[in-house]
Amino acid sequence: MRKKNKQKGHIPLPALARLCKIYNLLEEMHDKGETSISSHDIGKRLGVGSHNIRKDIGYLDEAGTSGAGYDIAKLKSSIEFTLGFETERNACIVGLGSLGSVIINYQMKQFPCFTIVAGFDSNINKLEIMKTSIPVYPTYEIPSVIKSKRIELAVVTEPDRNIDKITERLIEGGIKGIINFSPVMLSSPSESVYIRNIDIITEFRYVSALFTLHDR
Amino acid sequence: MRKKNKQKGHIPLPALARLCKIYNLLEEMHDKGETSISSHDIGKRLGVGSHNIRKDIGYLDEAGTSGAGYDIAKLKSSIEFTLGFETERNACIVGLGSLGSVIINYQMKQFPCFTIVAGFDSNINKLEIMKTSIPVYPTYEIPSVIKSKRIELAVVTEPDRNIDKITERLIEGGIKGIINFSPVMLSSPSESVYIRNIDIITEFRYVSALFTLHDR
DNA sequence: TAGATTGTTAATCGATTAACAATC
DNA sequence: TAGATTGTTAATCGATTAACAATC
Repeated sequence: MRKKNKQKGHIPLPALARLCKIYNLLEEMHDKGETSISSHDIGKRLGVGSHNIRKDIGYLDEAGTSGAGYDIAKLKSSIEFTLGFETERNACIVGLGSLGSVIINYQMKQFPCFTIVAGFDSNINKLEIMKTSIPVYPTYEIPSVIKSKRIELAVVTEPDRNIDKITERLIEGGIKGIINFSPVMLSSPSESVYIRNIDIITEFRYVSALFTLHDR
Repeated sequence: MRKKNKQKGHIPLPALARLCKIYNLLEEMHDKGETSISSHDIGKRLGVGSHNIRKDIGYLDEAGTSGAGYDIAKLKSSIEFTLGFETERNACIVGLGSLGSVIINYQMKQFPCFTIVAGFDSNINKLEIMKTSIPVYPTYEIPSVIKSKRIELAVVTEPDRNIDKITERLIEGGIKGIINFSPVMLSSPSESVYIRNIDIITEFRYVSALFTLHDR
């Protein structure tokens, strides 16, 4: 473990995704009062090899101790620092149906990294009736609200046909990321917008395909 | 395009995931009345190269036509056949809170591949009160119900601390796959159980990390 | 036919795995 | 010290990309 001259800045995306999961795990262990963990144990929980874990952690600043595993609190704060988990950013929800409401209520239990500061829905009647803990607006106000509230992330839950119009407005407002729970897949119109499609129907099909191929 | 002697049977998992997305796209196009599409167009929508798409489709049985793109209906049914999308399997929901209810209601709009045939919750009072379109049971009945109804997939939505006990019971019943929406990450205890963790908090952190690394 | 687009082989790229010296 | 476990380099593996002949 000699002093290294790390070419920082680039973390491969698969490694980044695992680091987020490792962080999750560390949080859980920390809450349980554990103080130390080995790369082997982390790997077992994540379903990957211990080499892989050590490699991933290698992208961070010095964190481990040879022969004694990782100090949970130290590793946790190292990930926190490197990945910027302490910065709070603003998010909004588009689509205030049942799924949207579930997510807004989760927020009460404190989301990390993002604060939901606005909601949008194209149904104006619904906006007038509903009681929410955050201000809500009709979808045509998306661009202006995003700009004025400095919203960086949108969580889309509208299983709606006008989703293309909504995306357009989000981009117009200068959104930097979209997490899309609607069944219509979005593709990024430009390099600068990160889009993540989470679609339960595709998940179901994937599982079904796995089972089928396995059975044959 | 000469006759090939394909070593069928093994489709790499990333390719499998993309084939599911391609299928989604084809369904959408089909509904719109389109009849043909090129690998280039599919790639653009999925955000990957056209080579990649052709390679993926190459894992299927003969489907394309040189110089004329793919016949949507034909490609769609080829994927359907190879991945076994026509077989209906049984699924259950564990955790009948707000998210669980949302998923059960989606079911009305017809899930593909899986039919939700049972619900479970550890809160017995809730079971007595709630009105659902499917039969519901207390969680201790998980093993027997899974066996008797031949349930292969469980969708877990319980953000509950007794999730380990629940997993144990699912495995005991012989479940083949678990889609876990709860914030506690599950790891597969054996090769034969597929586990997919979908955790919005991890997603948020991942996005936050992307933004942070990009800004620096 | 000429243009377009596929299917497939080969080359590149990148991540995972293996191995082991460094070190607590 | 001896045992354990890290950090890092090298080897392997596999998927993506490139290229082009086949062909509609």
